[in-house]
Amino acid sequence: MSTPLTTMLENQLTTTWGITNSYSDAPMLMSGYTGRLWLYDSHPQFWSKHQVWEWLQQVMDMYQIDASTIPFQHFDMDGHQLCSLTYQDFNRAAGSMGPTLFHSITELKLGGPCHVEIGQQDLKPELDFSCPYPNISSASEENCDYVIHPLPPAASPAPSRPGIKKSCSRAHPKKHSPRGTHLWEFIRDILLTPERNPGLIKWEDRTAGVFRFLKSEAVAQLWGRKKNNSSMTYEKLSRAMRYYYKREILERVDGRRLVYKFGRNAKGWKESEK
DNA sequence: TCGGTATTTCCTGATT
DNA sequence: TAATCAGGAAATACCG
Repeated sequence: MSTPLTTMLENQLTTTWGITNSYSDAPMLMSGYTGRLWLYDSHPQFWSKHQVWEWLQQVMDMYQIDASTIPFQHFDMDGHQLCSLTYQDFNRAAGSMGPTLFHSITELKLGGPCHVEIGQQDLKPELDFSCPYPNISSASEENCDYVIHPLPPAASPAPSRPGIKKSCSRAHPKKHSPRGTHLWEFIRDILLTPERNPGLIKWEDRTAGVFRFLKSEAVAQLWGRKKNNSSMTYEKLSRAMRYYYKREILERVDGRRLVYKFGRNAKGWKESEK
């Protein structure tokens, strides 16, 4: 029997976002959490506001950027408006992250819909970044100083770079992100960034650091997406969370399901630390 | 290459 | 009965 997880997750997300946000593109959104990234099922031109924000979130994830770096309110627009922004507009809206965002959206605009399944083996050659925007008038030659430097492999949040070799016996793609993207930090960042937290986790006691998973499987899938591990489940995630008890990054909260508390070794969650 | 670290995976059993 | 919790054990992947 397969995919109960998928069904569960879709139900969770549908429930949350259906109620709170009423996204008309929810079905497409759903598919992204079940093996590929939903954003790339459609051209950026057709993205909703929420999809624009999801794209921003993914770029931040890729670059390990603090969420506060990009003012989300400057991107309160749909895909059509986003695609009409110039390089200068991106610089004005996102400051130092402007070029990165511009590069990402331009690549997506040029690439169009992308349906790369995780684990897919037929690879396209890496993009030649030496001339990345052949059709974009706003990225004319005089503006090209910002595009000649190749971005790292995961520069644009392209879905699951399929070039990953599978050498491990469990047939999973590369799993570990570079140090600095620890699970507890991922959880903390969701809690601290309401734009990224559509009802997934909520504070139970903000000052004490107590929080509760509202959509446990959805959080696990987001964590799995971050780690390129489509088989992540809440059961596995919670095992990793329990290892934090010994290290005092988390403290036990007895008798309450899905409830955790930040411990003395967890940093950056307190309002006074922000 | 190796050891340490941080998960990830699988498992059994208990609890809600 | 299913979901969750608890924790042991081993595997995996990254980093210095």
